[in-house]
Amino acid sequence: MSTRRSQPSRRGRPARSAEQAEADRSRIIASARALFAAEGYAGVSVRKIAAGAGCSPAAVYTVFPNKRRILHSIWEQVFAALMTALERTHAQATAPDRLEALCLTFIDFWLQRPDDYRAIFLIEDRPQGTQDGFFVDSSAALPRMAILRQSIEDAQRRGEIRADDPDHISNVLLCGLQGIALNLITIPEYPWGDPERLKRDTIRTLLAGLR
Amino acid sequence: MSTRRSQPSRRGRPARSAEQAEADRSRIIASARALFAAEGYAGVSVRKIAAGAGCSPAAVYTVFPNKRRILHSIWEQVFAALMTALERTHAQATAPDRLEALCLTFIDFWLQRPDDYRAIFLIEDRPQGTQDGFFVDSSAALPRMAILRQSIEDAQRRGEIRADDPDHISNVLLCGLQGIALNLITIPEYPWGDPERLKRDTIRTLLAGLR
DNA sequence: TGAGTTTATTGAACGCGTTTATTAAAATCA
DNA sequence: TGATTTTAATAAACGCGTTCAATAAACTCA
Repeated sequence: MSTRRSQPSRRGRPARSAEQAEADRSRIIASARALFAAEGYAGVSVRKIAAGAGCSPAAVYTVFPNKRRILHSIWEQVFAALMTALERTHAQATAPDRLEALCLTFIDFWLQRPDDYRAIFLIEDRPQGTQDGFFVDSSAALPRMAILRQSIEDAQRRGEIRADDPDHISNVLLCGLQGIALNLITIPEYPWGDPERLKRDTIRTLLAGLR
Repeated sequence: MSTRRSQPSRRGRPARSAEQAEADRSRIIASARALFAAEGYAGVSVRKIAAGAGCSPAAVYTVFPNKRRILHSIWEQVFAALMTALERTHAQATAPDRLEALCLTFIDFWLQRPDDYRAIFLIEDRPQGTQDGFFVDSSAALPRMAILRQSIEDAQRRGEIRADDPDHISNVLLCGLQGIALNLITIPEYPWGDPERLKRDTIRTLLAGLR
């Protein structure tokens, strides 16, 4: 059941097996997840994660290239939770208000998880190359916003919004939604007024503009 | 010309005069500004700033509570540059397209300064209290978006957008604009399509929705 | 078996932001 | 003057993320 080729016959010490590597990886993630839940993202050091996983700090860096990548693998779960929230709204809301309800769910999801929002979107580190992007290795991320897309196509069939490329409409909408979340979470001192009103009006403005 | 009270007559060593403190402050800011311009925000350490200002790292912390606050005092200049850019657009653009032109200027300003955008908006640190907000001690920040407000009122008089509270309209617009900048700068891997199209369409969607 | 080769593992180090205990300086008072 | 008091100034330390040289381990070949 080894992943190595039939007759390796290579000279030196064999590389870690895929199973071994996977076991190390999941022990580190398990340690990190428990610590993040208990002490928040910023309060957790790689040394603590390593101690929790029963290995040296340097060993962590044989599995992940940096601390942020450990977070990446946990973010996938957050995105999965977002999908679940959107699915529930999609199932509960009725036809003409469904798209607006999905937008509200999207924003509220992040407003209720400002820590996650900051940890996911608010990163000063520049991505050092294409290989370190958000979604390159993340299967549960924004790209698969199937429900949003589906509701957009629904609304288009009903003539509620214009018959443009649904992906593009989705992008325009995501920009507006992200803007609300970003502003309310990162600039709470600014006089945004009632958050509920800002949310509602921005969403309605976006949807009205998409007619 | 001392700032101390008439007959101090206090016992121990006198506190630093206001002039002294101001001189220290501006030497540190000058050092930081030169280093940031040369090596970027992340590449500059407090130790380097202190060396450039001719003082010890600990001395920096007698003037600023942390590294970020040094950045804050430099951000004011960035916001001033944004105001200048908006003013130029306001002067050059003609009436019906003026608001759209201002929105484009706003977004392009940040897209052309992703480092500044990240340094200003993308911060993982939670504000520890109301005293450490973005705008509490910043006089040149978003609140004084007088030009945007003025163009909104203009557009309202022309009947181009609805007669709602201009401040609220401004906030809705800022959310949309921030969303575009955030998405394009921090999630470049996502298939946003042509940035120019996303910019133009999101702005037009927002403005159309505000009619 | 032991020599040779390749990979795994990590102790020790680096520079970082920040804190603090200690020392130096500058004033008054007797 | 020196003792006392108050503040300034910083050397040294802490824990951090990360790197790397050195060592240990695991294999093949003669």
